[in-house]
Amino acid sequence: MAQYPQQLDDVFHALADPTRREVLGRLGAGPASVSELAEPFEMALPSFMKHIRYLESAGWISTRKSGRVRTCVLERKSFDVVEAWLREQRDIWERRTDRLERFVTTTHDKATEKEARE
Amino acid sequence: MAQYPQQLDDVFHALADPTRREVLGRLGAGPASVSELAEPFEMALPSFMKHIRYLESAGWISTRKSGRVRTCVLERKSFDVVEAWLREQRDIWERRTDRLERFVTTTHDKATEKEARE
DNA sequence: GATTAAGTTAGCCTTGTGGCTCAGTATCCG
DNA sequence: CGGATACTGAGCCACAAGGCTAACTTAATC
Repeated sequence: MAQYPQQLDDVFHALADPTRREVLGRLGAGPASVSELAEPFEMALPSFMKHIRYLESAGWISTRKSGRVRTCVLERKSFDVVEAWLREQRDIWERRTDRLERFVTTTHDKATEKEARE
Repeated sequence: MAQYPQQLDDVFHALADPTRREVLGRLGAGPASVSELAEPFEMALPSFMKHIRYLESAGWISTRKSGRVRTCVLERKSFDVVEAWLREQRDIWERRTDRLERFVTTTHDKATEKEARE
């Protein structure tokens, strides 16, 4: 565990903002230019661009400029990173549940553990 | 979409820090006291406690103090929140792939807006 | 070739985050 | 009772995040 370095920090931090999550939602439906993406938000463009750059540097999207238009595309990779982490956590959890099942008959006076079974 | 308010912000932001992710990993294996959790980290206790409180206020863990020991327990709820969001995004993505399949022959100059009506 | 459109750069400002120390408080142990 | 243990609270600090405006750079369009 914790073998992903900075990457996970960035991937998750990118999700910790409603603007960025909404952008990802829209990009899920297909590529779009920066101003198309920015349109639903009140925000000034430079502010919005920071979100776009953040998403790109976290690996959630890739962008390409042709002419004066920058087009953004969703990258599925990051979804996989998140899912991998989630599965990893769930595995730890399950493994523990198994252990507890085999543990039922044991006396265990220091408490804590028993209460967690609920 | 975007019907979860602040909650998602907090849930994801809580994950955007290696210390907190590692704490969650350890709690996956069962409840633990604050100092047990803090032990692997170099950090001073008050600093560490901020992470604990953050995790708690984001709903990732719950804590209970008995005597002078505060015991922390993982809450599965937040996993579900994350998974729900992930599935939602994946759905958008899939729906789009379907649409694209039915779309191959169409010309598509003014883009995005029209496509959203579909 | 002048205007408009789409970004981009630079710089500022406020708040939040993640760390610290130092000084409590409240058990628990002997 | 007295000391150790396990937090807790207050306050400080540096830096990152997320917003702004104003000015600039490139296309595209007329």
